[in-house]
Amino acid sequence: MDIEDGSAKLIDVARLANCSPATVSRVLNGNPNVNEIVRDRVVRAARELGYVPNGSARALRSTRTRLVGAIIPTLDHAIYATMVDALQARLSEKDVSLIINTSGYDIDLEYEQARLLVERGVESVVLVGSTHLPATLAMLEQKRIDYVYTYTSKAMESGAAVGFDNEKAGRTAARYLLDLGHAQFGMIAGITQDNDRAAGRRDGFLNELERSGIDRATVPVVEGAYRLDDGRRCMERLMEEGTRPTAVFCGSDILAAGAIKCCHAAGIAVPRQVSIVGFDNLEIAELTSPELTTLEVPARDMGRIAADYVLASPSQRLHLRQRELAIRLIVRESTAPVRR
Amino acid sequence: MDIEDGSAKLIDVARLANCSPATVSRVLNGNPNVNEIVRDRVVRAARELGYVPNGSARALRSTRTRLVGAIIPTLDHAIYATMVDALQARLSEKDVSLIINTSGYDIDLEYEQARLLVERGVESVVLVGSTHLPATLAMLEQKRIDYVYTYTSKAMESGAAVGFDNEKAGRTAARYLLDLGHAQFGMIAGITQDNDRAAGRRDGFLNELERSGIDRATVPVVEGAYRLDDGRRCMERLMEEGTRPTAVFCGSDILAAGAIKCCHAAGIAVPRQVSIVGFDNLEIAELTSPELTTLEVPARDMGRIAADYVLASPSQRLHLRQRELAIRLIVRESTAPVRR
DNA sequence: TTGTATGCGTTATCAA
DNA sequence: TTGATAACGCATACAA
Repeated sequence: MDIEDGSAKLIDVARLANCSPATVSRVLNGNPNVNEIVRDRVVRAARELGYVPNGSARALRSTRTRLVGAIIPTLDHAIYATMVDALQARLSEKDVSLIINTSGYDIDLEYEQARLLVERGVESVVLVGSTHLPATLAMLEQKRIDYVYTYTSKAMESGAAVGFDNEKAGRTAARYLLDLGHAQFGMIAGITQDNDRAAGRRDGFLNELERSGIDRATVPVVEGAYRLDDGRRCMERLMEEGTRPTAVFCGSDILAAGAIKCCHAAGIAVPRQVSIVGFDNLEIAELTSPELTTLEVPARDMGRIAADYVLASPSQRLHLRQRELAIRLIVRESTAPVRR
Repeated sequence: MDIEDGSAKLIDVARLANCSPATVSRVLNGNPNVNEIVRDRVVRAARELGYVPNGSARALRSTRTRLVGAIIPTLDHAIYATMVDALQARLSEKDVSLIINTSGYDIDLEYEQARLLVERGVESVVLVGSTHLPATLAMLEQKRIDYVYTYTSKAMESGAAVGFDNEKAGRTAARYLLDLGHAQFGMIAGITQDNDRAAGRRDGFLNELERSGIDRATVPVVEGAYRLDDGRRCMERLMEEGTRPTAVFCGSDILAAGAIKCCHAAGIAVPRQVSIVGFDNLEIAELTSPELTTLEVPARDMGRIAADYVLASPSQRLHLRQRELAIRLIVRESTAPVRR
């Protein structure tokens, strides 16, 4: 293997293989109409030169970048990191690269990140949730860039969605706690501002309670960022209520873990005095004491299926535009029937 | 704003602004030698057309892609996801995009991912650890692509490193436990095959014990993947030893959390019967009962500093080639002096 | 089955 | 300060 000063180009491979650039290009792109012997010479020459195609030139000429973008709130939360892990793994099986950007739950920043992705020529964009600036979607549509919502199952006019129904998930939590006999509820939600998923779970929870005759105005809802100490603080506030809730639904396992810590510190028994339901089914759900009852979010599945969507041909995509995944209730130790 | 069928190109902006493409290019690239009035016309025209530059063409012509690659073992472990989060945040401040690939701790797969990154034209690559195929590094060097090791402070002949000394970290854990009076040790290490960091921590731990007169052959070391259940299983094996260890160092907080779960199940009191030290200081270290004594890995700092390195000019980089960050011991509740 | 010629959209070089 | 022109590396249409 020669040590090249710069880098071998396609034409250098052609020269060494004693054929034309077009033939090299054909071999590189798997075009079957190439003589076996010539193909072999080309492959050998490319290897000898350590030839690596120039993706920019390729993209410019073919208008196919084999680049996909993803904009997620943060990688610092396992629920997103795991989705991205699965997404990337699937894409790279097909030699598609993933550019990943974080928005910090800020839809204005998300717009800026989207612009950068458009400039990079991504062929599709994976987004989280369905709350986005109209300008963001308009830009993607103008550039004919497909996008997929994740963590939600609401597909809009354009775009696709692979995820779950947050409202339904909230209702599931409420129904489970109602069935345990609880009558005093509280909720620790994520920040619902510009966050349709957090808002959906809250609304579903309150809707289901209301269907059972509980006035939603009597259910205290506090919001916190997805951090342990916010969960703790929120639980403290809930426990200051005149009539303490006996059942608390948390919008995330992190918040729930914080809530449990609060109870430990305050000497409140879980689940004897208060039942706590989390959301996500992160690894930490097995680490709290008591272990956490929670709703399982299929993060890995979403990543894989979103990848399959963007890898699909435009005609196949029509059938894949909306995919609702099931949310499972995982019952562990943090919930119990209400005490009489 | 017009609704474009395809997408406006630089020449369209030039036409609308009534100037040459060259001038538009100058404005877009912040070249100061442009008349104020013309500049304004160009900016206005670009906005009106919803113009977004074609990154591929730009890259092809200028040989600057503003793309950085990262290859990490997995995003499914907070210690890496957090580093990448910080890395990406810093890069995007400078309009540099990050392509992220996972290798699953497989250095052959890492090579394939590196090849893909080279093809995409990344200007730098962020790697984890210092164990890589020679072919991987050779390829990067041949293509004049800078690379940075993270999670290690060992810089090689070429390349840079921002991280910490794993061997020293292992010794720190040993020293702490020795000072608590322990004499029977065990270790639950990560898989050390092709993993210099896991091996380094193990070696440091054993080295320090040996310096205190403990024969390393008498210290049981079991290896597990970074998963809760592996931690549990490894701890079970350690507890089957003839003379049970009174102090166990785990190569990761995940393993340590699993070990604590094992102790709960087996009725072994932590830290009264066995002290456990973790590694990473993940959020979960505060969720175990007892809370975990551990060594803090500066994941966020590594990401930020690695970003600063790849963003630096070649001349600046010389001063930044090696950066060792401190590892702090965080004492919580899972360790105690040995019982007499 | 192979080769020749052209152009993708941009920036760099040069001249004006 | 501005414009004309060429070239980046490759894939494709077309010719042979």
